Amino acid sequence: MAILTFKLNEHLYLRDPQHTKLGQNIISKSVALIDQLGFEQFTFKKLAKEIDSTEASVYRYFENKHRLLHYLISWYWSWLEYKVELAIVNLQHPEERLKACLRTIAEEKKFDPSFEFVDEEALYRIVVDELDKTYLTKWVDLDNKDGLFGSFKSLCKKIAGIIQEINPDYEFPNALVSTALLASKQQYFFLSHLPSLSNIKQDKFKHAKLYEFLETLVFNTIKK
Amino acid sequence: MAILTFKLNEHLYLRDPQHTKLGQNIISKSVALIDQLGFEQFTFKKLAKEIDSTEASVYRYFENKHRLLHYLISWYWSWLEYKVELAIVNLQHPEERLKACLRTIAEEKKFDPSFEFVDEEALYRIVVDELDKTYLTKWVDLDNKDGLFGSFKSLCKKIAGIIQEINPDYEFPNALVSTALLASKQQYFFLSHLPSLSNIKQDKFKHAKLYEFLETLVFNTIKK
DNA sequence: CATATTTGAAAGTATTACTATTATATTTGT
DNA sequence: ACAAATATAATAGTAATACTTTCAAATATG
Repeated sequence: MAILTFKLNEHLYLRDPQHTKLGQNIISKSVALIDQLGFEQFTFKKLAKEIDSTEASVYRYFENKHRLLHYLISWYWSWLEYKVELAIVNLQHPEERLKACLRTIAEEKKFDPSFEFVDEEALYRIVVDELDKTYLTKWVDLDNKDGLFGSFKSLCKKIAGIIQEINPDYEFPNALVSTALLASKQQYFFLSHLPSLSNIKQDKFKHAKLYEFLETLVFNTIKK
Repeated sequence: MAILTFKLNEHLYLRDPQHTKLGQNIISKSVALIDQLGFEQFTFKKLAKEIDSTEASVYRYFENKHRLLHYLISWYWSWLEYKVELAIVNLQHPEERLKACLRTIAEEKKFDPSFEFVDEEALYRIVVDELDKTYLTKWVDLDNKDGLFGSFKSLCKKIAGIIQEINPDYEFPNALVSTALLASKQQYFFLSHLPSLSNIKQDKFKHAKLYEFLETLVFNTIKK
């Protein structure tokens, strides 16, 4: 069986966590803890306790908890891009490819056994709840210079490219894709916490409905 | 001259800041300080120093800085709804009214002398940078029960109503409006910090371009 | 003018986000 | 197999934050 890992921007960490047992522990337990406590309540001290290590040891892998969040979320976007690539392979028409992208974005995220120490279901909840905290900070511009948003940009660019194939005259492909990606997680958040801001119900059809919403939004918007 | 004030949900504050000199000072200086420092770096201690008062006094008006942020942002949505109401008065066709809404959302926010102690330009920057921090917390559901999101919901509902007039068959009016409102501030953020996620340039046409993006997005999406 | 209420001043607490130091494991090269 | 290099654990310490408490002084209100 092929072993898959993503090459993530090296500014995300001090020591690559994928290469050591402790590092892998940091990743998998921090996903569980942030999911459980929320990012604000999550601390390196609590994490260290969980993995039977110390705060100082965690700090040797990540500069601070903010960079760790960046790392996890970058990992998520890389994973999603990989899933998108699988979904569009062999599809001829750009319309088909775009639909496959939106389906991948909207679909339920299930545990992927290709990546042992990452629980994708928990990670998706983290993305929904905490993504915006990676860029709504006073360090955005510095973080951007360090390339920390590379994974997200790469995914956006890929999908925006398909939109341009469908309608080269549409003026806002990147704005539309970033809006659709963020809207998908926002609506997912709203349907459980602020349902009056959505029209998608909390039931077994939510992923299908979210896809419908996205498809109409994107395809109608770019129609010539 | 008529004096305008907004009736904001009373769970937002402990003591109504609009009624006292100290309260008004808290509002106007916190807008300036949050704009300057960002919400994370803003503290009641720093605020107290600025207004020549004490931390304890500020705590008598607001339970914590999070509720103060809620207060400011609720004020903003109430103000925007008021501006939207002015903009659509006397317009017959729902299409015209919807366009007027989107124009109000996208347009440059300028200081409004009707409200002496609120700097709307600074407050808009706060909304762009900090809005999401009002709901991406572990207290969303409690805050929602307290009605803290009432102002935002009210604005959404109003615009969603117009959409339903235009196309009663469109299934996601609330989702579309919340998406468009959040997209407008996200794109505004991206164009200065992560320009590759937008297609709107940082120039004097940015508000017009943002409007164009929103108009296409909303009108195409709901087209029958 | 007496009373209630609001504010100011000062100090105190638990937690957080780190940093530093030193000792002990563990890995690695030869 | 062993010395040297490196990683980790244990412990302690710091400045800042997000509050709370107490009490006295000022101000407003009936």
